[in-house]
Amino acid sequence: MSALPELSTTDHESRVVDAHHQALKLWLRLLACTTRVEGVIRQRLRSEFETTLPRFDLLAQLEREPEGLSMGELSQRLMVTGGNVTGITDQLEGEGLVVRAEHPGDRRAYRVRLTPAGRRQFRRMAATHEAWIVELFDGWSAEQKTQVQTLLAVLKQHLAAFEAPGAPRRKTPKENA
Amino acid sequence: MSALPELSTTDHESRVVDAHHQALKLWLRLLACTTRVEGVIRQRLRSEFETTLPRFDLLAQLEREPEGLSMGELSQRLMVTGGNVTGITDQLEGEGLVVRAEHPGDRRAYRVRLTPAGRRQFRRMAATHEAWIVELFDGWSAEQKTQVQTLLAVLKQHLAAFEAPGAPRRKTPKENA
DNA sequence: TATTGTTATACTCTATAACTATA
DNA sequence: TATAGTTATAGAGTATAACAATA
Repeated sequence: MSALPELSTTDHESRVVDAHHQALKLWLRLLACTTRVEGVIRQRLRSEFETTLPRFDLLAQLEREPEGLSMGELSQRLMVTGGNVTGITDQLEGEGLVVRAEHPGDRRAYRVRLTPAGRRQFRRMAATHEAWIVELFDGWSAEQKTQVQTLLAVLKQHLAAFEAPGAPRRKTPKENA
Repeated sequence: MSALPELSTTDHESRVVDAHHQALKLWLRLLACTTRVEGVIRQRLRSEFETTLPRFDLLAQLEREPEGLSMGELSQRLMVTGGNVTGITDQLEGEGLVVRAEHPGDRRAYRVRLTPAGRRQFRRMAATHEAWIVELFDGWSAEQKTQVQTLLAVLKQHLAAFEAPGAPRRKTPKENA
């Protein structure tokens, strides 16, 4: 807080402790806000659309790719392992929202795509979802949102150095040796 | 972005759409940062201390209350339902980190407290945990942290109006009627 | 009758590893 | 031998509801 030069070891230490507490309190507040927003979204997705966040996220990925995505690509983008993608895709396919189309040139793989019904359904959900987000972040002015967006970009950059925890990176042959 | 007055309905609408996208993008970035941090913490708690976030959080609540807390109070503070608190407390008690002491004046309830071993163990974990947080948020300067802290306070206030999703609030008798 | 805490059950989300069918 | 995807299994983490003991 102060710009005074260090006067003693004790001052230095107390400043370090303060800096630690600053980071910790910041994290706790950040976590509280995020989980609150996430909880509201989960709850509403369930009660209004009988769906879940991972299912919504999978549809969102497909909506941006008219050509479809392979299971592996979905796994990477959703940051979850392959088995999970299989399960979610099974559900969505059972409801007629997505299809596993054949992959040109690789008969092991699919191109998972939205069906027309899936696209309609997703667009309806996405519009509502966006309105919820607007409502939840209405506590900030446009300027404040821009400010946070910029600050988060900096943090995201910093965090990229840390191993992604849920990352589904498969072991390379060399690592297996 | 511009301060010009509205010129047409189309301009107004495009501005609304932009505002929506601004909120959505902000949320996605916020979520990405938070889940990344949380993932790193979970992973490290497991590999370094063989524990989990809910267990850590329960100990953290007790550390601040030398008198101990009842199961119901823990349930409220951790924002989870009673059954979960029972399970976590069972584990921690089995490891000798907490005890269920009797509650003066209410033989249905307990006062869950840290044991001396639990306190030692928690303090060791908490110090390391704090260092991790400092490391993860090192992408921001002290000034930026302060800025975010202030902004989050505003948001938290706004979010308080929304029903807490995981809240364990029991139904009142009237609601059961 | 209401409340504290426990038990039993179930569901979502996730990871790991063995498996199959192609490549 | 390597890769795409599936299956089976396990384990967090959570909620709900029926229950026992006490208030």
